[in-house]
Amino acid sequence: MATAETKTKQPERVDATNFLREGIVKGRFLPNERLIEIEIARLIGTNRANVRTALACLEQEGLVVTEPNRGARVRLISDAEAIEIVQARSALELLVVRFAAMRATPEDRAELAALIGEMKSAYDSNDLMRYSATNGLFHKKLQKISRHETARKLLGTLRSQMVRFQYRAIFLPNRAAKSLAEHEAIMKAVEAGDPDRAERAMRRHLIGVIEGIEQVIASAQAEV
Amino acid sequence: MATAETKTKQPERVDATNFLREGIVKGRFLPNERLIEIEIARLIGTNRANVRTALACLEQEGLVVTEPNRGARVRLISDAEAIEIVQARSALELLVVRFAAMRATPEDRAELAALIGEMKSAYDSNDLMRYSATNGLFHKKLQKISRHETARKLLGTLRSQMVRFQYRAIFLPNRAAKSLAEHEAIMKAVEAGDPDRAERAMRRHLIGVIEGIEQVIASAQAEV
DNA sequence: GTCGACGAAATTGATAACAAAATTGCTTGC
DNA sequence: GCAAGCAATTTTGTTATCAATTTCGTCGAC
Repeated sequence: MATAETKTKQPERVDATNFLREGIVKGRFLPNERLIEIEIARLIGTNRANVRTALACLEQEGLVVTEPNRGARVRLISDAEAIEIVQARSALELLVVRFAAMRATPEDRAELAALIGEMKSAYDSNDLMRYSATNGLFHKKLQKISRHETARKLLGTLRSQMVRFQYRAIFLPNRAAKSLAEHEAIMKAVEAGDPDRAERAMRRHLIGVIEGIEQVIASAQAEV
Repeated sequence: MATAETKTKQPERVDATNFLREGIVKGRFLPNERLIEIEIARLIGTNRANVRTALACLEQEGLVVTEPNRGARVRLISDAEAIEIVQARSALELLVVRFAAMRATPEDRAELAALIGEMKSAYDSNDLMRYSATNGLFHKKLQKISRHETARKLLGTLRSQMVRFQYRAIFLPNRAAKSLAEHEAIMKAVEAGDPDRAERAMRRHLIGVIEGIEQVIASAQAEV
């Protein structure tokens, strides 16, 4: 009951926000695409007012930009900004992993280990998309284990801005193998309940992540 | 021109959000106070729709809570949550101070030194409210110097949630003196352009801040 | 006197209509 | 053929209205 909250039908406003956020994150709405209120309202089956507030919320989240009298567009995250986001994410992930190490229960540890197992299996069968997805779940799981709501919320909004870069790093040569080892080290440290070691392991992992993103950006620029 | 943006009259929606945010932060609206849409609309001189979207934005910022069919209230930040917020803030401040040390220009350094001077003068004349205000400016200045927009934005929303605790720690015995020394150390490290040293200095400072907040919370609980 | 049911008032949620601004396309003049 | 200006369309911004829900007060039963 602590977190459940007997499901009183959510207002459509919330639905509209989630619909749009998901649409942007999943790529249904492309960067710079105009988001016309009435179109989206019809798409969701709600009214303009709700779409309007949803767009205002998403603007604050950094997913859309609006100009007065000119409506909203999907915001394009620049390369420089992507780096900033990873840096901010890193700062918070370090915090989170410390708490995860301190607060993990036996069940938490088991679930974390299971996720590592799944990552390994995805890696072994060379299914890098599945690896990337499970990777995301691993980090999410860490956030949950940390029981640090504030950090979790901030990381959530940061992550949704990163989709454009998220999964591509994993295709870099050798990255997946390194990533797997890094995650294992994090898992071991959390299992040992050692915050300092967990932070060190996470720090090593994040260095790898940043390098990966930088390479993705560099190669994308080379393409053009 | 990079950041200026020829001031096209802001939509009332934005005004409403700022008005409410400021009202909550400055204490015009108290924790748990109901925020009735039409009242606020009349107060600002706008319509309900704008207030509605403003409230939705502020909910995402964590400043208000809304229940379906029951409107919005000013959110009361619990003690436990206050600690979380300081922790998250800390993680980001450490990031920021590193970048500040790396990116500070001579002018930046001068402005930082001037702020330290003002803090010292406020301390000497025992004007702790002014000290606290300048303290806030110092941290804001660091964020600006860091030129790390992402971290800056996140810190902005975290700070607005902390007002209830912000200034009270400074009245603890000895805290002001320690705080001043800590800030000077940070300033010196930034002036030296040494990110590691700056981070260490900031870390020491933040430990002091967290202890201060914890004491404020403890003594507030003792009061009741 | 207390508790619950009922009803009125207040407030939120949803929809429609209107006004203002921007965009588009067309016409006209050169 | 091209550009400037004008008109039509599209889209946003604002306001009004109505329905649904909650809240509050009153009345009555026990």
